[in-house]
Amino acid sequence: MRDVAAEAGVSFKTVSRVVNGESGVSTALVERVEAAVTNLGYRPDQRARLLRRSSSVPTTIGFVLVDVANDFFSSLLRGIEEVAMTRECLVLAGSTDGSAERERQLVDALVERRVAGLVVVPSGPPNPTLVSEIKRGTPIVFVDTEPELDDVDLVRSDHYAGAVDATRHLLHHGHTEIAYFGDDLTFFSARRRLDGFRQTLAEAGLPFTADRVITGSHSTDDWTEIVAHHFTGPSPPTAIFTAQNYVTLGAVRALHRLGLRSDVAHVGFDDVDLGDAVTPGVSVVPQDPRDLGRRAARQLFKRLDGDDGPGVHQVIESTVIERGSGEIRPAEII
Amino acid sequence: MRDVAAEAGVSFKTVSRVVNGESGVSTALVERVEAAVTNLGYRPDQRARLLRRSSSVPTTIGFVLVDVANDFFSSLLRGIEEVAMTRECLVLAGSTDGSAERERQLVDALVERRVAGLVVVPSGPPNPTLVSEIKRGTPIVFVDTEPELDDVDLVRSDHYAGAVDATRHLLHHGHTEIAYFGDDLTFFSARRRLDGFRQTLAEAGLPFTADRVITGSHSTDDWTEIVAHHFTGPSPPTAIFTAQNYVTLGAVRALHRLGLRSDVAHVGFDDVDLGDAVTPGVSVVPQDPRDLGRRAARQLFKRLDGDDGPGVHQVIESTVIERGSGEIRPAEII
DNA sequence: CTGAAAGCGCTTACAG
DNA sequence: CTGAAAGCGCTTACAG
Repeated sequence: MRDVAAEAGVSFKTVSRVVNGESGVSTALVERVEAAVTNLGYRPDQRARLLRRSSSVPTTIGFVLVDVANDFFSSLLRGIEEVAMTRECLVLAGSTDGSAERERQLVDALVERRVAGLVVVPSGPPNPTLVSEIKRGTPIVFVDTEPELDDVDLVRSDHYAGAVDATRHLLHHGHTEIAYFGDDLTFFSARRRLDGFRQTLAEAGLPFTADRVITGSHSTDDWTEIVAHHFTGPSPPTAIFTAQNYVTLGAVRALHRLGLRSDVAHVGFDDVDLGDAVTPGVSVVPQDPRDLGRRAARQLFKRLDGDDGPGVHQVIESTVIERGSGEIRPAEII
Repeated sequence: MRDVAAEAGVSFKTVSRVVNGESGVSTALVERVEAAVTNLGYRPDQRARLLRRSSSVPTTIGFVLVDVANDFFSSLLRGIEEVAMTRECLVLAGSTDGSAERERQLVDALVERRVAGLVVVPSGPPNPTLVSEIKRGTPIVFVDTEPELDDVDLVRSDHYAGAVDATRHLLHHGHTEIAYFGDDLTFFSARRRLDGFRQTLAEAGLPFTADRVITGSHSTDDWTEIVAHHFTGPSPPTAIFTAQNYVTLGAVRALHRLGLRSDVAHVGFDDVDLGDAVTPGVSVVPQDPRDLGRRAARQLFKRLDGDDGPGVHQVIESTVIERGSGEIRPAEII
């Protein structure tokens, strides 16, 4: 800014005015300053600017997610970005891999950069820095969880209802031997999906067998092996519910390799690419992560715009899309 | 910081020392300050800190990409993040959707936030702000392009060689009627892939027919329709080369709906989820975007660590993975 | 071992 | 219409 002022032969205050498009500068000076700006490739330092500024227009929001390489989260991010872009705001995102320690570091790093607000997909119980930031008044929107905190903003799919629908779907098609493969139970969403599965079995008067439930945080490749292993053991199930996208991908692969895709009923939570191009198609309870992201960001900006009403909970329902795999009957394999 | 100093009954300089873990503070004071810090939930303002600091350890790097919802870019981002994390550095990323205007805005926004360095997947010719930033000494690593600039760092797949391999693969299986579906030619990668296709046809003495080449920036859904439309027209090709992941997904869907997957040879550029679980499997020239991201980030940090050697070009080779779809012969359909 | 001063690059009042 | 002063939250020299 100093250099620009020197180049244009004005005080640096005048440069500030021009850069901020303030009125009350003679057009002659404006031109000279603008010429100097382009000449020197000057870009105002937003950090310094925000340091003094009181009426802080948000310039950066933070997003704490589990794994940006996972389609679900990258679409969520895109939805947030889409809304943030209309406000000329950038999104500073980071993956936790479900580690509470990493989540803590990430939230700290984001707070230290004074992001205007946060969207958080927690990996476990509420993190201390997050709680103290809420108290301090930083707007935070939670996604895909039900934090043990009062009066917070929240956007999530109805994991429980979706899992109930998926399980009923399999029951209605005559299955009683249903295995559950799902994400690590440190995640709220994973717990709720398993709850839905368990409750639905109970209502149907079916036993809940521990060795028919496999959970953990794994890659698609790992899930491929886990599912394949399950089906090469004794008394394999006639149906499976895969409660997350990586699990679904792994299961489809495993069953495909074993030549069992037409013999085992299968419903997944989350849609997957080419889910409608395999044979049979993969029946799923889809989510619309991009929409979830948009909703979360819109709610966050409402808060940044001054809305201080009570916490808003947005819970999105979803039901099974029939594509073939979920409609296979056990009769067909006996 | 003021409040912490008051709470601990010391000068704010002492707080600064404790927060930065500097030696030469009595343990009594350290304890008092640390207590005040946790009490008040104090987090130092990194922006203010960096303003004065000279020996700037990088805390944030920027990443300009095309679309974070696309698997290729989100994996790239994850690779960058993975390396950045080891340096306690955050990644500020944004999608351009291939718009030069949006790219300009994004680069400006990143520069204004004084990111330590940039990884950029350009959507077209070099952008002015980027060029002036390079001159100013900001380290920049380009991905997936060949910028018209001297002495830059670059990481990319060998788009040309990959496309040649894919096209030869189809030629070797007896095809002469090959259609090309690919991304918009504003992208360097798209142009190189088309070049590879065209050259290989020419070497084989085959004509290059304009209506057998369809390019553009589209969603998977759009590509599904475009490819389906192509195959319902007169004299459809016996083979297709889909030069990007969304195109490949759309083509697999379209052919699946038309019941033509076993009748049309198909090779794609980029791997896709479930590409090995459809029937036949999708033959592809894969890329490893996460690895590209890691390489780009490593090179960027080398520069940030002071390496000022000449620009490094890393070009990664890849060849066809045979899964079935690429090995279909035209004889089989006549 | 601790603190008062000056400065990072800007903006916000306040003068001329 | 333009500028000199004070301050944002911190760090970097320099004193005590």
